[in-house]
Amino acid sequence: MKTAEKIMAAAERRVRAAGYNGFSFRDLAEDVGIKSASVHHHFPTKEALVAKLAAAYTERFMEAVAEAPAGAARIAAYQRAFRASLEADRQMCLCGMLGAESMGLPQPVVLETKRFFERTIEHLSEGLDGDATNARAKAIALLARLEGALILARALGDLSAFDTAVRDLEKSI
Amino acid sequence: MKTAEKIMAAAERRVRAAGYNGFSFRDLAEDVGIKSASVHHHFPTKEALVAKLAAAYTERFMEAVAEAPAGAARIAAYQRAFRASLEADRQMCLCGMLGAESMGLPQPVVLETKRFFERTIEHLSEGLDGDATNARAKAIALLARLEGALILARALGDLSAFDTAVRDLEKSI
DNA sequence: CTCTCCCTACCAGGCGATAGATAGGAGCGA
DNA sequence: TCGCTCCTATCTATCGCCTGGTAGGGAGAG
Repeated sequence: MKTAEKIMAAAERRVRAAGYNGFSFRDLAEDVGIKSASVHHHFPTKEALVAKLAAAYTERFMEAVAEAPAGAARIAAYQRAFRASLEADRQMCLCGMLGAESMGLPQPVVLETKRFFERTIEHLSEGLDGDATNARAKAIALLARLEGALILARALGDLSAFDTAVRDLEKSI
Repeated sequence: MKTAEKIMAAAERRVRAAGYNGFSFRDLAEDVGIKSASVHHHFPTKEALVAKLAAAYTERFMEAVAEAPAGAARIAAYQRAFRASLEADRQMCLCGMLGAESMGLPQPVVLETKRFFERTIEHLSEGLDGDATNARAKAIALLARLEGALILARALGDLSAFDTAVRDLEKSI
């Protein structure tokens, strides 16, 4: 794995654990095994790094759910994608974390975060019944519940709370 | 208003906007109009301040929903309480924010955050139909959707997304 | 005389970011 | 093939600023 990729992976893990202000370039350097000046060589500024991180996360997320057929299967695919966050070290959704913090973040990061939700809302609503407006509303409600489920599971320190929070997710719309 | 209360109010606003690591004692001092050493006089450490903040928030929140009768009215009371966050300067629920960040927070803060969700889950589930286990599951799902709705509204920069996300909240259980 | 509250003046350490040096290759002309 | 240049990645060393937190003093109130 290239150094830049290692830095991205370390940064993603740290943002998802503790947020934008919860890590430093020195933390990343230590994770990767280089010095902080070398991290700046690959990513000049923190805001550029995290904005890139959010964009890459969005691409990866969309790929993970792209092939899910319309209907309940697509909802299930989203549920699985969110649950995977928890399984890997009790992490938040990257953009859920950034969305919560968004009022204290640099604009490029806010913009990428917004794009994540716009894209997921659009893709998820395409797989739902009803007219476009109604399907969009359902998609927003589903995503809200999934993001919130991650928060509750983390706050309660109980991963099963995620499953409880999204029980019968596909029937709730 | 006493100085200590002003500090608490300023801290709450800042945590809800940008999270635990998104503000400093000097920020609070400037908000209140004193020096940072004076903030330390009232609240010796940051973790103690935020832990107290979370406890006070929980009390205030519980009071706001305490009188709601069981059934749909109680769900509506929770919805109103969460919506009030957004109306006041697009803020997160304090404990939703702390819950998201919880993996990077000092233990006393994590503990108070957990208590908020335990208490709201218990109180909300008391007002729902079904046996205790089922009512608890419903309460967790409702709170998840409310917390997530705040995140989406902030990330999208569109307050109406909150209302969309919680549309027919009482019918969804 | 003491207690409360706020002040000035600090401290050690962490922050994002920069400057400049060094080592190792890759490409290329003679 | 030798020697030169350029590029990339990393280093050491440092910058100015901010961080949470502390020490000690002064002013006013009971």
